[in-house]
Amino acid sequence: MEEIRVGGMYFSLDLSLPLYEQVLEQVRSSIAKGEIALGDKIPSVRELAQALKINPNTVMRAYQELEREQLTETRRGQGTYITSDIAKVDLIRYRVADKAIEEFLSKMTGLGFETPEIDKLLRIKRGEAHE
Amino acid sequence: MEEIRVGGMYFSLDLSLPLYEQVLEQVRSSIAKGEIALGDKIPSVRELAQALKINPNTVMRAYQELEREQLTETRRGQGTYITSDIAKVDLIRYRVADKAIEEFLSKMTGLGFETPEIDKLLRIKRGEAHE
DNA sequence: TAAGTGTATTAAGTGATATAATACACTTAA
DNA sequence: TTAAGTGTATTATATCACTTAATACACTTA
Repeated sequence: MEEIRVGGMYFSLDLSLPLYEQVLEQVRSSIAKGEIALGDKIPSVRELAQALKINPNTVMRAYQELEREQLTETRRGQGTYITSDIAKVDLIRYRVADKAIEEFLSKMTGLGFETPEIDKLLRIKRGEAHE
Repeated sequence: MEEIRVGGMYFSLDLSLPLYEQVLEQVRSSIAKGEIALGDKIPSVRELAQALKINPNTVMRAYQELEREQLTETRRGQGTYITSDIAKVDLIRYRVADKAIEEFLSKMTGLGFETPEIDKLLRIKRGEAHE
C-alpha cells in the first residue's frame, strides 16, 4: 500500500472504503495526533487531488465534512486551514472516540462477550501479560 | 425500530447497513450468544424473507455466508441448521472478536489515544446507563 | 492581470444492493 | 405417486453511493 506525503501529512488509500472517507479520516487523524499544527494550512483541493491521483470533487467532499466538524476553516481564495481552537479539536476527538467505543462494545456484546473477557482480550491483543 | 421474532430469533432491520449484512450479523449473534441451540433449525429462506418483508435472494446471501463460516449446515430439501460443533462456533466468535478489537484499537490510536486513556474511556462508558 | 484558492453544476459510468419472476433438484409427508 | 416445502440458480431490472470529468464562477494574492 503506497504511502504518499502531502503537506506534512501521510496518505495511504485503498479500495476497502470510499476514497473521501479515507481522506477525511487521515486528515482528522493527523490533526488529532498533532502531526500537523493548529492553524496550519492544508493542501489545496487541487493539489491533494493531483498528489493522490483522485478527483478534486472527492477531495472536496472530505474537506467539506472537515469544515462541518469545525476542524478546519476555509478562506475563499486563500485555502483551507486547521482550526486554531484546540477545544474544537478535543471535542471532535472525544466525540469520534465515544462513537468508536459504543460500536465496539455493542459488537462484543452481540458476540456474547462481557466486560471481564473483553478486557482480557484487549490485554492479550496488546501483548500484555494477563491476570 | 421494529423488532420481529422469527424461529426463536429477533430481527431488527434499518437502512444503515446492507440488509443481508444485518440478517447475517443478527443470526451470528444469536448463535454466539447461545440464544438459539446448537443443531437447531433456523427459518427457511422463504419464511424469513416473508417475515422480514425482504427478498428471498437477500436472505439467501446471508445464509450462504453463514455456511461459508461453517456456522450452519444446509440439507437440501430439509432446511438450514445451526452447526452442532461448538468448536466451530467458538472459533468464529473469537475470530470476529479479534477483528473488532483490532479495528477498535487502530481507530483509537488513529485519534491519538493510548492504552491508559482508552481503558479509562471504556470504564467511563460502562459506568453510564446506555441502552 | 494572472495564478491559485474554494465552490457549484451537470453529466456520465461503475459497482453494490435489492427486488422480481422463474426454474430445478431434493426431502418429507400425505 | 403426489404435493408441499426445502435450498439453489439464473436472468432481468432498478436504485443508490461513489467517482470521475469538464466547466464555470467568485474570491485573494502577488
